Amino acid sequence: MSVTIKDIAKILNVSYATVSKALSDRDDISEEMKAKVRKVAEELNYKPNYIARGLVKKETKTIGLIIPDITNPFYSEIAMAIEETVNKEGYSVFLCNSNWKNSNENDYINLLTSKKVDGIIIAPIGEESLNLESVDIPIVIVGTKKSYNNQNYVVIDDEKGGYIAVKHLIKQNCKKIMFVGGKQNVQSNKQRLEGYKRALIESNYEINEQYIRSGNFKQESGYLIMKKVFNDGIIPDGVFAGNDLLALGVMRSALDFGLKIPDDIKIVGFDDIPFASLPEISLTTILQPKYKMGEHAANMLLSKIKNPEINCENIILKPKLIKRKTG
Amino acid sequence: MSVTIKDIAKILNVSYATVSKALSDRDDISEEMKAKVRKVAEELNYKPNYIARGLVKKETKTIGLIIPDITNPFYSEIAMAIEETVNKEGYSVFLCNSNWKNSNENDYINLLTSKKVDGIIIAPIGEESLNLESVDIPIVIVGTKKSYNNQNYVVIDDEKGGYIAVKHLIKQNCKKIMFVGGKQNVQSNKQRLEGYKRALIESNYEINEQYIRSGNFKQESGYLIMKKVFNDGIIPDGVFAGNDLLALGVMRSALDFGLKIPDDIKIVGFDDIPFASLPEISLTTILQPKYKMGEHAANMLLSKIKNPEINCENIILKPKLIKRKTG
DNA sequence: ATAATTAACTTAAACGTTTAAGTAAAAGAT
DNA sequence: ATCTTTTACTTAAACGTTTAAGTTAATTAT
Repeated sequence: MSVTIKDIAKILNVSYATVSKALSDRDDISEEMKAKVRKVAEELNYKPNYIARGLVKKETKTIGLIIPDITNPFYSEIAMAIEETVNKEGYSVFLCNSNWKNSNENDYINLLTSKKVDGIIIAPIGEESLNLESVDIPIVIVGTKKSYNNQNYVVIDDEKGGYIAVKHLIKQNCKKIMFVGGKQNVQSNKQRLEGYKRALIESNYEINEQYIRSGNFKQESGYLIMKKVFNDGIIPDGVFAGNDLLALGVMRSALDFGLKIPDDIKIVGFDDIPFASLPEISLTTILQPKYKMGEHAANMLLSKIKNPEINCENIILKPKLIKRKTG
Repeated sequence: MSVTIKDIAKILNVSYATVSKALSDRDDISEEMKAKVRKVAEELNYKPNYIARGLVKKETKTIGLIIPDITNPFYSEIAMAIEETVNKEGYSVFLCNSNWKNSNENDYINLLTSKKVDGIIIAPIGEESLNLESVDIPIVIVGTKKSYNNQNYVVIDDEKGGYIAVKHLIKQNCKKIMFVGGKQNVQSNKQRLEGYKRALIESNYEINEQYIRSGNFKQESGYLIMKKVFNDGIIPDGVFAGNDLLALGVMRSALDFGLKIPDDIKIVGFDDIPFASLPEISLTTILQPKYKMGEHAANMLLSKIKNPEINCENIILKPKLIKRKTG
């Protein structure tokens, strides 16, 4: 079908070892021979078969990226950073959407090991049942510092982020502060909730379980949660949302209910996705350096691939409050 | 290193052909043998090597996806649709960001052919120099109907979308209607501009080259273009933006300049990305059925992979005006 | 002039599968 | 009782590379 090293060898009447070595510029091949080989390769439009190469070299120059949802700006920016970073070193990335389902995460891990990727970066949804024990390829976790089989991770300090957010609301004189989170079992979500609680306790606020709600990390979820809250007759004056998407939903719901932001209710999100900075939104939020996170994760993985023996330091990036108009 | 079919064969004292066939449930292997093989495979935690399989079967169950920017909600939703659709059939997808650079597109195409993908879906940035002639794997183009070597495509009718958008502005009584586009050489952008012109001509408006601007498809670009426009003393009462990101930039610039939307200036975008529907944004726009486009493209590619001989019909989806508050 | 070295190849095995073709024993047909 | 068919395997080649080890001829050293 497609042209191989053997075709080139046949034309030049040399062994295919010669062709292989000529193409990879080894120094036991004469310059004339290299020139001849390159010329024929060019003429035949030869493209090396990396599958065959992968089989003998036992590396595919490919990594897997497992994320919950590429449609979420937080993950798409991380994905972008990872792809750009590893591509510079000649690696490709398999995009895998777990769709917030742990079973998909495990399925993808099996698939990726069968496809012989050189490493995996995963942003776990956070369930216990993520199984990394039997995986013998380098792995980097991004977005949660929950320990999965002692793998290295790149995160921001979620607890501190939650703490900063809620401290800010308290300083703005909010009295009834809600937490509208994503999936309960997601580690980063738990950590943000911990920060929420610590801030409240530190300021002698009461922890009211009525004020702690969870859904998933989508806009619609924030909208529905708050709709229900308002219908239940609860009207908070401050909301710390588990991410910006949720915060947007919360905003929409609050506006629908007739509340003024930030006069009646202040809202702080988490992530700082691109749209948060739009003047029409102007969402006060906790910045995650998403691109940096992806870059760090990618570089960490590459280093693990190249030097499996040396072990890396985990990376914990600092969250930062971005004050805008919603709180 | 990792356990192979040979390890299983050695333990059971059978040939590795037997093991291979037992695992793929072929009918010339007895049920007892299959059971034994499966048991040992399980015990050893055997994972098939798809690289080796790929070499002999000449299929990798992998496709490549080349898009300009995964961070752009338009592309991330298409990517999501594609990944989900092909994953159901056991295919994985290589994510490739061309970053709006044609040279990257061509580099990725070479890389993907070397990685022996079974097919490629590409959302071309639209330059002539995209070279698909020598590629002998199935290809589907998404997002532009510009003909690249007669490959099949999935698009929406961009010209009609532009036409509808501008007709709408005219009906809203706009007199000075601008077009703020993305990269000039991008085919879909050109088409939208064509629609803009047709609508104007049809209504006896003059085509003013001063009113036609282009940048790239990012928010910042729309912002900067309009800033310059306002500084030049041009104050349009209607803007058709080449995509929603640009429209958002235009909005921001107009607000900065002190204009009221939609009273002083009406704005229509293109794409209908998720954020366009936020009440705070409420952008009037032309809907592209992004998920559907991705799904169609994926299914078309799968069908081409399975039946290379039968040729598909191109798919042209209809654009639709979504009227919101900006115009 | 001969031995040692170097340059430029070739040979052949390996990577982990799949599969067409072959084989021997058991089962069924006449 | 013999021939045919079926069952359940095994053999061996193939997929397209890479690479360690081997070979031969040319070059350099003594």
